[in-house]
Amino acid sequence: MSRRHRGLRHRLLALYDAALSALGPQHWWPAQSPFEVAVGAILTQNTAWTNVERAIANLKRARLLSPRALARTPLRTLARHLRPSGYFRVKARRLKVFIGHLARRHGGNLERMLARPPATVRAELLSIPGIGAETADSILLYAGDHPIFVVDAYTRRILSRHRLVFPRGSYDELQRLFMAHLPSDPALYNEYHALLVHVGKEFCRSHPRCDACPLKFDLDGRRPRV
DNA sequence: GGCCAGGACACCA
DNA sequence: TGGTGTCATGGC
Repeated sequence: MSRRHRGLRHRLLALYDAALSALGPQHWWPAQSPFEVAVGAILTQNTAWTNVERAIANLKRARLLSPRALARTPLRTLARHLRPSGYFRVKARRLKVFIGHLARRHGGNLERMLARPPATVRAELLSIPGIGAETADSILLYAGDHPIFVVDAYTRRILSRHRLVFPRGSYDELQRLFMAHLPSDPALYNEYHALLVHVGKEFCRSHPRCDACPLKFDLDGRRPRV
């Protein structure tokens, strides 16, 4: 293992430890089943989670939160329930495409779909229109418990401010940074991503509260560039 | 009233 | 490969 490799691992773990000790475990994903995770992953695309919660509550109230129920629900009806989550027409289509794929290829059983090597599942998820890298990886990690790191806008913002990646680093580059330097551990990836989202939401938004950010310094005493 | 949110995709150069 | 527009609601 090279000096550079050990250095990056140390800094990544230092950020993780700082966030965890300041914020505590995040208990992600906030859902009651793997299928609910997958639905939430699609609905939260570029959308505040509070809005997704309303849409999921609508689906539950209407007893639509299952592959079979969603399959027999007209697109317009589904879209109406999804309205609070924004992009509701797009997301209704994407959910329909997803459960259609699930029904045809896996008998409507998400667990069966996920119970294969993660690289296989990932390629299949990415082949479904409306499921990009972050959505696929969220499903793999939080619904399938696979050791796949989820990268999002907060991950890029925080990591580039800490000079661990270039601001324009690709999704795959950021993901490789974590997966090549950290143990292949679903529990660690789960908590790490959730903590980055918490830090991003609370300390990196339009009125940054960088002075209060638990990652203001990592364990090496390095300061982020804001 | 403007900006932003736990993206994906089509289109273009 | 990289930049831009589109999709839309709700909180601050």
